[in-house]
Amino acid sequence: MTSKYEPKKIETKWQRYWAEHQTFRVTEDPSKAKYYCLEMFPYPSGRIHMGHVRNYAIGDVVARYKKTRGYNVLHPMGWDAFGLPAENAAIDKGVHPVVWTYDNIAYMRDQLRKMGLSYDWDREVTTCDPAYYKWNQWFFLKMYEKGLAYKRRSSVNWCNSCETVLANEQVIDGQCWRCSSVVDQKELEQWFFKITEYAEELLAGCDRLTGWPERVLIMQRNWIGKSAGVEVDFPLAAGDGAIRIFTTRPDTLFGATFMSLAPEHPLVESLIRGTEAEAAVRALVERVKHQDRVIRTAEDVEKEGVCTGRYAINPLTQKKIPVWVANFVLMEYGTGAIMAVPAHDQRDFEFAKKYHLPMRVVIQNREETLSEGTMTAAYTDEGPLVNSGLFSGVPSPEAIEKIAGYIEQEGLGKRTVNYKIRDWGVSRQRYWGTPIPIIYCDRCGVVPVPEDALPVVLPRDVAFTGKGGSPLHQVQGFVKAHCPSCGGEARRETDTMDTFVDSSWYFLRYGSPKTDHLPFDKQAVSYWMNVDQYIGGIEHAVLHLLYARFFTKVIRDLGLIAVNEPFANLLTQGMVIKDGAKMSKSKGNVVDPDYLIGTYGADTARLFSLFAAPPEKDLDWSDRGVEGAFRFLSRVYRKVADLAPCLNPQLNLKVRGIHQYRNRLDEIGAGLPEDLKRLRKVVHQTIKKVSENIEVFHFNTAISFIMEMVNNIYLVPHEGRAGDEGFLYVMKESLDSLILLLSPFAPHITEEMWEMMGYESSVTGVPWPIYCTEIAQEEERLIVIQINGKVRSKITVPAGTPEEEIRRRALSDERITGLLGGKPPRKVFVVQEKLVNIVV
RNA sequence: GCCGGGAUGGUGAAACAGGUAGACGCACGGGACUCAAAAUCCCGCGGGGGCAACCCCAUGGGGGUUCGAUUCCCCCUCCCGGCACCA
Repeated sequence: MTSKYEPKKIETKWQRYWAEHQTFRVTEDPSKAKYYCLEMFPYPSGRIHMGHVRNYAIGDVVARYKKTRGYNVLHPMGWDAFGLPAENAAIDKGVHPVVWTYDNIAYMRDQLRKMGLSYDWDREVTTCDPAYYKWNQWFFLKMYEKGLAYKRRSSVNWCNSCETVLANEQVIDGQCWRCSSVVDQKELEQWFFKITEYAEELLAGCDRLTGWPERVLIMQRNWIGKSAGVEVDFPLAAGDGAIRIFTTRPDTLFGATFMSLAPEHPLVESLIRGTEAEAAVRALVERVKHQDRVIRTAEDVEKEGVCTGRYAINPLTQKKIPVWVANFVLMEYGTGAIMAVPAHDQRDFEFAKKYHLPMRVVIQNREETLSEGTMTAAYTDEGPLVNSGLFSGVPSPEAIEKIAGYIEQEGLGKRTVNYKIRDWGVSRQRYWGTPIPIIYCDRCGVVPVPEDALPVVLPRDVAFTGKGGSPLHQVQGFVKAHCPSCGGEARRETDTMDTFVDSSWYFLRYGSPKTDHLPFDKQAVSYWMNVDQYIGGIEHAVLHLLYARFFTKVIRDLGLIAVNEPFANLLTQGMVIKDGAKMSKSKGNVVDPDYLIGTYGADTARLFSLFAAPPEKDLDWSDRGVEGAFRFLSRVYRKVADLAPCLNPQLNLKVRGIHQYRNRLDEIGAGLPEDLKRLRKVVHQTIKKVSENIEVFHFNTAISFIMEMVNNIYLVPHEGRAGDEGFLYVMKESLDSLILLLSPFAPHITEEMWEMMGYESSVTGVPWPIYCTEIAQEEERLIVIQINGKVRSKITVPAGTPEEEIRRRALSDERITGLLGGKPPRKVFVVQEKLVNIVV
């Protein structure tokens, strides 16, 4: 017997076949409906992990399935190739980032090939290639022209030992993730992208992204953090000027009994200069400024403040109120100054209690009367206004509107909207990233590199010491430049871009990866966009997915594309878990894809990761389960290997497809013996169920239905039936269908079996099987009979039996009449073709 | 603290426009094949009671709506994510 399933042999054979026949190559074809299936491209860290296997297995099922449904499918892959680990490898091991990265890519590309993924490798994109990052620079210049890229001083996390900036996520408990020294805050000139300009559109767009998981949209909405309120000026009691505050609660304005400024607020200095409070305020400001962000915003930080000794006038009460500086007020949000309403804001309440500041109730609790002396917490609910002049008695929700109107009418302030989202800081003091295309000239100032001088290429000859900041700084040949404007000596910007820039538009580049006069070809990309299905990890819910949306809108406004959103449908897959924890090297619970594929084959690896859990849920890895998947494929293979040799010559069906012999099968269908009729019905039902389940990404149940069908095929005896036409046709139809249904999940073994069935072309070109409604239809229905909601009997009736008849048969059922014992039913519920419930 | 998501057999999970709870797989048990083992094929498999036909209990816990609730509503417990002084 040669019916042993040998995945290694089969898989190499078909991977070679696909490569030689360019099976997955696609071109734009306006006569066909397109489908763009995209998985998040990986960072080339060295080897793929199980998360990748799962992600790409999911994407491949979608891509292959859509192809069998006649779509022109774009399914590309590439490399998110810039980033810190390459630079660390250079420092630690002395390997150049270019070498390290491209070696990793070569290895990982090979791993992906061995998974049998249906990528069009001709469209491969690598972000560290100058031909790619040239366009990062081009977009930067376009955004600079439009004022969307700008430079300002800002505070960053700085490690004195590594002499470099750290991202927020690289600061662990206030310490550098690499050398564990304490991280400082440092003011640096930084480049920013003005994502805030698109805040409103990004927010509004969330409502139209109906193909995205709700929780991702919620996270994005929260991140953007829109709130509507008013800005109000509180004039200083002495001297000129005013303090502008932002509040969402104008209804509590009458209760503002003091004010708090952020330590960084520009007015602080002038308010305290030469006063008694000067030293105390300055001490607080200095202390807070040197706390890093992580510590400062930690939950257990106590509220503290110092009084400036100065006063402002509450514009509604005309009362003098003291001005404080407080550590919990953030300069980045609103105006950096707040009015403090201790009676109705918990933070202000705590602050007022601590420093014995006055309180004033302006919203009354309908249930129990509030009074300043007895309150133990701020009252933040609704209620009628009190102590609020003209507005006393107005319910607070209404007062928000009324007082806001009054403020505007009296010229005391205006309605505004605030967002939590901040502009995107893109400067990185790193080598392995896209150089920012800017030149600094002593005479002309900041000068953009002219478009025709792009790309600004990253110099290769660089020393990686891990010391002295960005290695680019030391490269004279790079730093020294001529001013594009005056031709004089100038310096080149040595910061590089955040690598999230790279991934913000790569999906557009796939549409025409070799275009060199523009980032992409407009026509090709307008054919492919949007991405119909995007698949990746939830960890990018706000970062990458928000940046990509922002870039898409910017690129649209540059006139290069027409779409508003990059990804029509989003699937966020769950993590891969083993022994109750996420797979990680430190936990020692990783499963190596190389080992898995080497031992069981790619088809088994794919099948298991799709079968063990629905895609969006976490997947619990099980070695036993993997064996089960392998066993199933072997079982399928054995049956085909067993039957194919007798089917082909007997039926003379060499290259004729499923649709042709079905006609013959339909002719003899009525005369088939019971077991074959039954199998045929199961096959058609399975086609229906598998199709429906793939459409909604229920791959685990789709696979379970295929398994059930295989069990049914096994149950049909075949001894002595080799000459029976009906048997041969039914088996042929069953096996052909089985192979086609299984092909998106396990592409190699199905190619092999398709060939064994006598077909000469690849299974990838064969249309998805179609089921026949009449055959799939059950002609008998099982009716459950309940008494008082408990199952007491079951009967079968022909399909289409009228309700009355079902009721009659249920009530006259032997078991039921016995149990009823002559008692008349009080009520009888009949659910058509399903259930009868008798209430007594 | 706020916002999400979740809890179903020994185990991964099915089933939710309310209608037989546990499909399919894993583990386990039994049988067939074999000198034997592995592999394979077939059967069984939530818990409790009963010789049996059958009966009772069971979808994190407690209430409710309903002829009927894993599914809908209210309260509670635990777990996992995200945000976190945003005025």
